[in-house]
Amino acid sequence: MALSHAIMTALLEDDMSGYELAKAFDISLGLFWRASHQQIYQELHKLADRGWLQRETVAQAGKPDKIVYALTGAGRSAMAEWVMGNSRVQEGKDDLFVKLYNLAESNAAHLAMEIGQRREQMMQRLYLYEKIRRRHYADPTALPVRRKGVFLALLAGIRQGEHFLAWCDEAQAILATVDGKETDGG
Amino acid sequence: MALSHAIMTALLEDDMSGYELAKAFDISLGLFWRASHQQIYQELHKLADRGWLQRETVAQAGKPDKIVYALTGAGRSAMAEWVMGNSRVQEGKDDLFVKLYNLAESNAAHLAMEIGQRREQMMQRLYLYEKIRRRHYADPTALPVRRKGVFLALLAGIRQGEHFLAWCDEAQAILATVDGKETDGG
DNA sequence: CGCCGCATGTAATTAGTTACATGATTGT
DNA sequence: ACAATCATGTAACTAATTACATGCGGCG
Repeated sequence: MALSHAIMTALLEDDMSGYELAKAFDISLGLFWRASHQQIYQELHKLADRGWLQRETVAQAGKPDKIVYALTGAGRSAMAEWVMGNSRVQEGKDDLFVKLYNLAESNAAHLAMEIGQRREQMMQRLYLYEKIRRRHYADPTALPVRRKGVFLALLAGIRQGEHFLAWCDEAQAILATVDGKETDGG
Repeated sequence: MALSHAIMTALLEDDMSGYELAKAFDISLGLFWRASHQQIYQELHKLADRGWLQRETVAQAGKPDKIVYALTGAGRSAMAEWVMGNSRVQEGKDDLFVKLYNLAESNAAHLAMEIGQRREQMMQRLYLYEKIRRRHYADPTALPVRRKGVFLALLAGIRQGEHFLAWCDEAQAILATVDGKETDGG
């Protein structure tokens, strides 16, 4: 498993608390690896026990204390080793594609609607991606090495999103020809 | 969860045994939903208990008996209802993108190699997709309704694959500029 | 004889989700 | 008083992976 490695990756540059990690996952790495706060907290305990992370309690004014985690030397070595190993892919699972195998006149309109929703979600995500890209990765050749990797991941997300939008349009066009009922006031 | 629905989808047109389902998942629906035989067998038991599937033992010459599953009326209704509900997406998880966040001179060559492997895998997959497309979906407008849905799913797979190949090329080009050691015998 | 393909399963473990629990501060 | 944000956790459950188990028939 590699939630542990995703967490440690997020801690490469900034030390963070579990709460902050959960937030970071929602916008940055979380685009490629989704994790709930419950999972993160439990993983943090394991990683601290294994000696890959160090915990430090930080008092805050007007807010509860937080427990900030930092990579240890052992943690960094473990990461370096992990990068050199074989990658694992966990293919996504999407009801929508399975549903398409069940296409019929009775559900074509519904599926077109769901695809429309997905399109909308993807548009918003792409908007965020592009904002990040323009702000931090406008000139990829000028980036420090590690940042080039982050850029490549971002680029994969953007490309995939763009392809998905195009597919949504195609799919909706075809579904429109299938739809059983016509709604143009005839 | 929807492994159950993926299984029932696979049984829409053909009755199958667990073994056959596992094989079918590897080439057709499995492109969008991966499942091991263990999972499939257990799910089949649950679905039969729920009355959505019917089991029938079929004796075979020179082979062990097999248990063939068929959708019941209740199963078909459950499917029709499920299609009309909200879809769930389980985003994929890929070590490779997390690893890219760890890019350094010391691992650039390794990452480029891993991307090359992925490219090769995707090429083979696309070859299969295209073969299926040419054989069964050459003229999408002429397809029966349900098949149009399957075509759309296939199209999403093809498009995604093509985008991925292009990304691999871009990524390898950028990684080549990062790689610490030069190997051209200089 | 050993390995492969067919065919079905159980058990143990790990990963992930959902629900629940606590408690402080700030804003309405 | 009530909700929202910050902050951390436990418990129960579902899903998925890995490993193990069985047994027949055909091939080399």
